[in-house]
Amino acid sequence: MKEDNFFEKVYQVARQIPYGRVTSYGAIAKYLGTARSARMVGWAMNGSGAKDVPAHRVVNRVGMLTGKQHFDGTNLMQQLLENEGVKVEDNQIVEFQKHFWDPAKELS
DNA sequence: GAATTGACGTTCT
DNA sequence: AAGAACGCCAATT
Repeated sequence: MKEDNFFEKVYQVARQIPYGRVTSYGAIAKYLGTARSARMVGWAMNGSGAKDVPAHRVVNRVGMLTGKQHFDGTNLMQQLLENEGVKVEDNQIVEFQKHFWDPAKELS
């Protein structure tokens, strides 16, 4: 049980993201105490495909679907978000702050 | 083995 | 205030 790796932590938090909610890499990184390592969060998501991590709920601080390119399709990520009630326009989440889900706050 | 890139964000100028 | 540079750590080339 030593999977306290940064990657595992990211997966844990990402899985706890509620339905119709979204979060940013920096938020997770900050929650883990490594706000500056936000890149690692994205890199960790690389293995999200092998995990049950809804990476489509994770976007950058602006709410832009920067990682949509890594999904199977090009509009898959956007489709998933819209399917949850999150409106997306121009690869950017509408009212991102409204759908924003901060683990440090919600999870405390 | 070394250099570069990468789902980002912060900090300095 | 706006823009540019840096830092993080791992993986890929």
